[in-house]
Amino acid sequence: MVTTEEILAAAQRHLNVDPRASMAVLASAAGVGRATLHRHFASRDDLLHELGTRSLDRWEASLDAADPESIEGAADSGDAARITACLQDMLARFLADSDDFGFALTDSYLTSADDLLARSDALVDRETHLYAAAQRAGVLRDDVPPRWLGHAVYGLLVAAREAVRDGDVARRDLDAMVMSTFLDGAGSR
Amino acid sequence: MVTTEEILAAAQRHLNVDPRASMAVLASAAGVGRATLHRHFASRDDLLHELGTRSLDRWEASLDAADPESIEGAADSGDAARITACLQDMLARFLADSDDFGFALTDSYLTSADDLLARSDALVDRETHLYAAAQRAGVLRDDVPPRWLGHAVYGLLVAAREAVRDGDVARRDLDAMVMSTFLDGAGSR
DNA sequence: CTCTGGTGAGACACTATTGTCTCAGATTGG
DNA sequence: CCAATCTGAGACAATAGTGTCTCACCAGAG
Repeated sequence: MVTTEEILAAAQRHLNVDPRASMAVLASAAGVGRATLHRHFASRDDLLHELGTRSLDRWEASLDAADPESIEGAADSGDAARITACLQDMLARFLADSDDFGFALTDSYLTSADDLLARSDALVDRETHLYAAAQRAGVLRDDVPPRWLGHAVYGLLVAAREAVRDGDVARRDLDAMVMSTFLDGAGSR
Repeated sequence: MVTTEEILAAAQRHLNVDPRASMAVLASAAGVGRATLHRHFASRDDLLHELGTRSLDRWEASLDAADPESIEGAADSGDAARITACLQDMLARFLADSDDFGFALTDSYLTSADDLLARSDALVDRETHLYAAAQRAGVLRDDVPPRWLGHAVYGLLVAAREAVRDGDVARRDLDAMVMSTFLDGAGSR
């Protein structure tokens, strides 16, 4: 008996390779008949909605782990090292998340469901507050809007995903490389 | 009479909003009947292939404009300022390109045609050589593979596109912001 | 005016996908 | 063994998109 979780895992894995996979493909990827897949998820939207929810869960958990309150606190106390470590940790989590839900980065099914979109917007806001706090603490440059920093992180996640997929960067080097590119840029110093 | 160029321009504009627009939608976007669109482009693949070719043309032209020979020369002479200016110019061109062909950044129709893919690979190689030269000249950090720098630039282009679309960054500020984020990163110094 | 070329509208066949349904077979627990 | 349950296969209708074709129509050239 194949559980719903196993089906979700298989779908997740397969959508990372082919984001437009049909229900028939996802069913056989899960080693299950198409009818059975429909017994677990009435429609393709249902399946995608569940995966979208879980990817947002992961994102939210990563933001929680970044412990924004401690960032706010550290922003006042000016504990730059702590905030930097916090950012590093968050980025590493984001990278781990995109290992599993990378297809959600570029595919646009998130924008199809209003509730997911609203939740996503709320998370963007939270993340933006975090960057703004890091700016106030002097850890991130404050001559750019905090939202731009969010976009930059997102772009680097997309870049990281492709770099690993193309075999240009080893997964084990990724965290440090992305973090250092984000903080220090690509220029030599 | 609507010319092929006008149809391509309309399709380009519209695909930037909805990358999966159907032939019927693209036809009416061009103010033309579906049959007429098929008279210009026998199939949807034909249309996308033409747009893909043109986006690669733009990319190639931007690489040409970056004048890699002068970079190679400057790499030997160690003229860092010249190389930096060259990178700045190239990045500005890339950003202008993605104004027009941004949908080609994330949509995966490029990978459907072997010839476009091969050409794209060749351009990636050229660009990588350029980053490698900039590394040798001491302009870009050399503790990361040059291909990672290419991915990072790509990611920043995606980020820039979204940032402008979301209204988080004004288009006129974009070039400087992307360049400075790429070279100096997001950390304060 | 008339002819010609190109055009839009629409019909048509074809394909792919989705979601529903039925049914026969397998599995499992009693 | 038997019954309840779940499953895969496949049929089915519905939808959406593609590519082809016909045909009436219109504007511009002669």
